Parts: sequence; C-alpha cells; structure tokens
Amino acid sequence: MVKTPCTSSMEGRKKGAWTAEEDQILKDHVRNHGEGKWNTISRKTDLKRSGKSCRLRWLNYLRPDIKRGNFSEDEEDLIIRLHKLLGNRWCLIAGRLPGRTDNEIKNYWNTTLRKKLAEEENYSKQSKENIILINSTETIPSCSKETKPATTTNNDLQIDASWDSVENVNYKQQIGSTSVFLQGIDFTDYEEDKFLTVASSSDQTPLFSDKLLGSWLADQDNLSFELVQDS
DNA sequence: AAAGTACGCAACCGCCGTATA
DNA sequence: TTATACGGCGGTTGCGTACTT
Repeated sequence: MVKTPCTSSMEGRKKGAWTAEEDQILKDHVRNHGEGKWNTISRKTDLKRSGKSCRLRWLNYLRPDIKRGNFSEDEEDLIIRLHKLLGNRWCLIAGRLPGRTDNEIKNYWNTTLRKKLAEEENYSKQSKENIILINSTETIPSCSKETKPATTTNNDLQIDASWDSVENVNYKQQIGSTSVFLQGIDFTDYEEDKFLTVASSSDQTPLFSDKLLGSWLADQDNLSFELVQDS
C-alpha cells in the first residue's frame, strides 16, 4: 500500500510515504554511521525528513532483522498473554517477539486481536472459577474491595485485565514477603523493594511496577517459550 | 460497474524522560 | 536551576485496498 507523498510547508520538511530513494539514503546512512543521532541525518544527507521520521522508518520498516508476514498462532497467543500481563506496553511486548516491531504489534492488536478477544469474551464468561488461590497463609481480601495503595506512582504498571478475566492465576501471599504467580510466572525471587505494589486497584486490576517487570523480563529469556508451552 | 463502507497499516502527533549546556 | 534538544513511546490519523451493496 503506497501513500501519496506530500510536502509539509514547515521548513521544507517532507512528510507522508517514503520513496525507495529515501529508503536507500537512510539505509546507506545507517550502514555507514550506525543507528542514533537521527536529527543529524537530514543535515548530513539529502533527506528532508525529521529525525523522528527517520528513526521510525528505520525501526519499523528498514531494519534488516524485521520479520514480515502474518503472525503465527504462537505469536498471537504470546501477544495475548503478554498484553494481559503488561497492558499496552507495546515496546516491552515487542521485545519478547524477535523481528516484530511495537508498531506492528500495536496495529495487529487494535485491528485484529481486540475484536477477536471481545467476541470470545462474549461467547464465554466462565473465567471467574479459574482463579485459584493456593497456599494462603492469611486471608486475601476480596479483590473487588481492594484500593490502590498510597505507595503507587504513575509509573506503576496497571495490568490490563480485571481479575475476572485473568485465567489460571495463582495468587500466593506469605507472611514477611509477597509472592505472586501470575500466568505461571514466579516473582518470588525478586527483592521486596522491587514490588512497588502487589495489590489490586479500585477497578479490580492488579498493579506492578515497571521496574519490576522490566528487570524481570530482561532476566527471563525463556519467557516466550514458557508462555507458549503453557498454552 | 459504480458507490459506499470497512479494514489494515504506515506514518504522524503529542507527551514525557533524559542528557547537555 | 533552568532551558533546550533529542529520543522513545503510545495514541491516533488518514490513505489505499478489499469487500459489500
């Protein structure tokens, strides 16, 4: 699909679809100078593109390791599971799918998966029984009554799934430390200070910090494999 | 065959965090 | 400490294509 190129009046910057010539200029520049310093590209080459536009074009289209074509069932399943865990953190999700870009995953989610999941949700509303509480050493209050803790910040990750819609959740709470098994993922070994919050918010969603999930994901190279195996 | 509508996706926009002067 | 530039991210737009009427 090719968009008609158009020219912005702002500083002669070009906008719209990229041409093959522009792609070649950008590829040559990155090959010779590496990624980064995107704003210098328009000064050092004939490209009349903003640095942002160059960066986006490279990351989403020109990068050599980009995987093209339809998403496989495994990839689709992984996206769904990661989205339950991470919400709209497309860059984090893309980090677990080699060759896929955040933009591609975001588009796929918005155009295909969201609809598909909505249809499935309408079809079956039985997940409530799938919440399994194990090894509780104290009573876990009703999730629906929990409120967002005072320690929470705007950087907290709010998992984009209500307790009612999360499947196969094992929630374990221990005296002295907090352990959470979510979607088969064990957070037990993580230092307690990394658990900014382990609770549910007023809208019935559990909260985790970006720091926790970012470091955890970085450590768990086999996450994709495990999640796929899980399905 | 033509017009209208829905869909997919590349690209843009605005915001935010970080680095630097 | 403040201002500015830049990079990164998620949300949104708009164009081309496919499908429907």
